[in-house]
Amino acid sequence: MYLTDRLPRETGRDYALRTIKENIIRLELAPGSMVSENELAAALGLSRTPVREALIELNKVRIVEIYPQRGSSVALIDPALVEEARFMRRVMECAVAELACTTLTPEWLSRLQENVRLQNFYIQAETPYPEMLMSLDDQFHELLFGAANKPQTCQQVANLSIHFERVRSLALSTVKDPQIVRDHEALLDAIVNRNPERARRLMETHLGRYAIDVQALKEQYPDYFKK
Amino acid sequence: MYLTDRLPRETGRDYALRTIKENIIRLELAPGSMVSENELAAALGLSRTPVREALIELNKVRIVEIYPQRGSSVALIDPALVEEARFMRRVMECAVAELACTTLTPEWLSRLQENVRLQNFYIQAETPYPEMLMSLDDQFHELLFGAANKPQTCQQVANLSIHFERVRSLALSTVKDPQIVRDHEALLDAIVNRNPERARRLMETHLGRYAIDVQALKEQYPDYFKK
DNA sequence: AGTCAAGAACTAGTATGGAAGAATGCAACA
DNA sequence: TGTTGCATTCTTCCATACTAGTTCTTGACT
Repeated sequence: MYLTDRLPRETGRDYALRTIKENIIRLELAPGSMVSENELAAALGLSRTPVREALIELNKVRIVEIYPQRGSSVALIDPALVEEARFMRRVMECAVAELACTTLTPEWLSRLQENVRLQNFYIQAETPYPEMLMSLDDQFHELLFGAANKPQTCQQVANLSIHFERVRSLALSTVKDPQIVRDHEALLDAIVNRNPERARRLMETHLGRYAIDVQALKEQYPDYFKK
Repeated sequence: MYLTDRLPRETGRDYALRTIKENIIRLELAPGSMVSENELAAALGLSRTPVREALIELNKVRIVEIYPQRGSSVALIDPALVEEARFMRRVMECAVAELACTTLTPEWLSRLQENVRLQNFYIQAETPYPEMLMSLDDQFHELLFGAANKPQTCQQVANLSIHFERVRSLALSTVKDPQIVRDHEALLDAIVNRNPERARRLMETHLGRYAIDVQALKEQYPDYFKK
């Protein structure tokens, strides 16, 4: 397992959740593999309680399966759930892009602009940091939810997104396409100009760029998939 | 606290979650009031562990606040969160109504028809059971998510809905309007006839009927509200 | 050899005790 | 009177022990 240091002030439960989630996305904990509270607790240097609480939370979004008195496993990749995560994200983000046209405040605008500025910096850097761009990309979308005053909605969407992120990781798709940054700029422009129709349309085409051929992955890694 | 029997095969954690949630919605656990693992555990006849796990889950959707080493409280009513729950529900349900026009199968159709049939029965009964109608209403919307093959999305929407349900409870709004059943019938008709635009429009106006004047409630019960 | 039952070895669910941190009250002191 | 410091008493967080249920092994018997 990939292990990182426990952050200051981070509870054991949050540390366990963050680490387990990360390892599931990276496929370090393989789809379908059994995990036990005991093993994870030992690996993380914690007791079963915080680990168990983390597993319960992951079970809520069907990324971990718990069979009482039998064991727990990392869920196999379920194409229906991956599609559902995509669906929910697309629907909510388009609605938020529209809404942001009427709710955007100068403070949120400046945060979004700063984010885009950084994206441009890292895309032009000689040594590109793909994980940095990825993180900025996530941040941009989160900022939009913030600008629309819908942070909890963002959280609920993110809950399901793990299914999509895992598949993205399996496809080794690192997003360093400069077009994505152009998309963000155009989107922000539409929002600043209070053009909801255009914002929605841009978001729709933008999200289309993250498309992944799940069926092809299923043929390549059949053991990782459901059914 | 309102207590019901523990269901067969229900774990202590699920029982605690169900009961605490129910009591928060009914305002039996008042907004802003302190709750402690110990008190709840004693009231429910459980140990602190399952109660704690239930509180953690409720904290994830901001209906319970946990202050480490200080205590936990039922969150005050936050109009922004109530609005957010409404927003998320409206956006997702409209999208699902549209989608169901292309995904509806005969099995789901018959379930929906049976549901509407029961609604008509209970609305015409001499002794109306408001909680039964409410439950059937919830079921109808859940069935739509099922018909669109988006059950997890339904779950995520439901997570936030507790904020709205609590306010509805505070407003004492029992939904026994026959118009709602008519709405469901019209909506189902639009879906059966594969008319996504009409389905979306009907869902939009239908959800409008659940509107509640949160501001008025805030003036009537200022202690229950944030700020 | 094949079958079945008993028990060993796992699992998650629950109970409980203690540790760490935060609030409160009170006493000591300026 | 106002302030500081400490002890008390809360709380959640975590570790650990125990319970109960499942699976797998093992060995006796047919």
